[in-house]
Amino acid sequence: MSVSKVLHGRGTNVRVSEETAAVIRKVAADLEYRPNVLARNLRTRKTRTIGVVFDEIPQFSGIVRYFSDLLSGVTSAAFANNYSITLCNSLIGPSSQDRLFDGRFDGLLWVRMTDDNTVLRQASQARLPVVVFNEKTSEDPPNHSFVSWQNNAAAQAVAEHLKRLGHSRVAFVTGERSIRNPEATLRQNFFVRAWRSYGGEIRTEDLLLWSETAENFSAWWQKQTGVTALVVWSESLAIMTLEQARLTGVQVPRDLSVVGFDSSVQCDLTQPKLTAAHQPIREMAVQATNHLIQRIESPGTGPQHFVFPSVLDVRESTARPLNAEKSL
Amino acid sequence: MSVSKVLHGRGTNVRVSEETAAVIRKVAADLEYRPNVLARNLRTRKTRTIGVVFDEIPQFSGIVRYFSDLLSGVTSAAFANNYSITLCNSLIGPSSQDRLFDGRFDGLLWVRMTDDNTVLRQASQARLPVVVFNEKTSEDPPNHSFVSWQNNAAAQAVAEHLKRLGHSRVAFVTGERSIRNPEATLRQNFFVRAWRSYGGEIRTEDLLLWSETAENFSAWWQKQTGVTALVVWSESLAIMTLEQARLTGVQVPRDLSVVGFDSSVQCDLTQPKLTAAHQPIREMAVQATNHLIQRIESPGTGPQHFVFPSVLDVRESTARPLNAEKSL
DNA sequence: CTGAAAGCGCTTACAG
DNA sequence: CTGAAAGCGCTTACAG
Repeated sequence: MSVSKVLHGRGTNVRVSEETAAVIRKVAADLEYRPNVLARNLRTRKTRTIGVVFDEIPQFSGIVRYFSDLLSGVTSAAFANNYSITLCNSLIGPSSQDRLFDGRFDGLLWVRMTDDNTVLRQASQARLPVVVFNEKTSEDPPNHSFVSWQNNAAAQAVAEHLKRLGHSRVAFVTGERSIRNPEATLRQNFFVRAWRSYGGEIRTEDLLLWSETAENFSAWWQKQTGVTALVVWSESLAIMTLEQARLTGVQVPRDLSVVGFDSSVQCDLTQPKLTAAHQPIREMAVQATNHLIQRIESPGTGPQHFVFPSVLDVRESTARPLNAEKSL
Repeated sequence: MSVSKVLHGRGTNVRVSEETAAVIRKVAADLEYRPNVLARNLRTRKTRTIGVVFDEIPQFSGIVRYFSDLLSGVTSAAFANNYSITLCNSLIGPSSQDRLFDGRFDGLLWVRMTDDNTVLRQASQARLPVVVFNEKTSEDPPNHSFVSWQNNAAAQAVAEHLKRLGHSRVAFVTGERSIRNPEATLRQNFFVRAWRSYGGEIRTEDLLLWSETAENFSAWWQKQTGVTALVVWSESLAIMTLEQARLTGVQVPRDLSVVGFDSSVQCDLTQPKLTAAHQPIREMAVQATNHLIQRIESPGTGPQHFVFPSVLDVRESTARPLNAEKSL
């Protein structure tokens, strides 16, 4: 009926007299009438809801800050456009995958942390716009959008920084729980390539895989010789590494330099402050969300790939190695 | 039709032959049939979705850890029961308040951070079960459940700890952005009472209100005399205070003791490690969510008030004051 | 310009 | 035991 038209002000052409409209509005207010959103959604086939899919909801404190920055960006962009955000876990039971495609979402924001992209492929068959928050790999379906970061440039900046300081042999640390995150692999590969291109040395035995608490540090330090800098794949693991170094009595950066990725305000609270490559996660999340909304509302909009710039924040955890030769 | 019955296994009484059922299932699988959840929700008047309402989505890093622990608990409890979680902001525009009550949620989990409870009262008129994550105050509507924490016992433990160490005059710090959080006020009041009951001194001028970065520390330190310990209302503000103390050249705990609330793993990463009262946020969130689901599914269940115990984690940021008299 | 009617896709009470 | 039909509460195309 025309009640609908009045209440939602679809009055491009006035179809009810102003008096009638006023009456309708008054009655609606008196009854505290609220349109049922379920009925509307069913009718319009839209929900104004975005599913944010995590491969894992952070249980360990490491990715908490990443997760929060991301969510902060997503929610503010979504709310500004009157969209709601529903949190999903891609791994809960087989039926729950269907729950991603049963009409409840207008689009998905996929926070990828593993290389298993079976569900992601399902998503590309459902006609749902998807934005993936991760690097695009060759095995990803073509109709998704991607928001990523200059991992290569960041790895090069780290390599150059260490080389300038006079380091010659370094190690790269990945977290056990991140081993299947394409971004972790990429960073390692990019860094190794960059480091060697600068004439640096990195041995296979120095590609380390540590638990998320970095408790392996002490044992590693006992038996290692010749490595003067540690490049750690993420900020959180780097922070844990600093802590373990302190417990072990290793002075950073005098005895060992440490660099991380994903630099954030947390890096200013460690001691020494952590040198790290900065990833603007919140801005990336805002961009991803806005782009997703655009794809939802203008179905013509094709998939896109956004790559955000990296900046190396040099703080206190890197220095010349003890027996440094002349730098480059 | 009976397709519905077959697919959802509502087969208490067999209403279709097994063969027919098999055919139905096969066809459904072939067509990749997925029941539309919007239609089902409309029909059943249930959404299996919980709205998690924040007065503010954390933009400043302070409450990020709190927020993440909470969300981790909420999501795991909700997912385990096949519920979805939608994030909401209570403050976005007037219309968005209606969006909380327009049928999209089966229940609300209200993370309160302010004493403005107008929307909370609205919620009590809508017939929606609500669980509030905060202290219950006398002005709160009676039909909500509450999940809170022994703020009083925690305040007393902090007071006793400081008194035992030999402190006699202390200050209490609240964050500017938390001034309207009932929990912040309560902690201050409880602490002041406990401290005085132990014979300690706390002056009105020593009830401090600092920005969330604790940058006020330095100015305060210049002109203050006689305060030997700082009780900080939250963990995050306490961590910032430690950092500012370090920048100012104040040695904690030699020159000044610092205690916080909401102790978490973060307290082990500061230097010195932060003494703080522990609040089991994740467990509280799990409890709150399970209780909410119970109220949703058994409408007879009345509102309840859960109070979680507090434990004081004594770490390194508290010590005897320099000119300590004999302790109690 | 307006109002009555169709239909979104389910579930379930009901008639056969 | 089964199938056809009503109805959840909206929005919008359509007839008057």
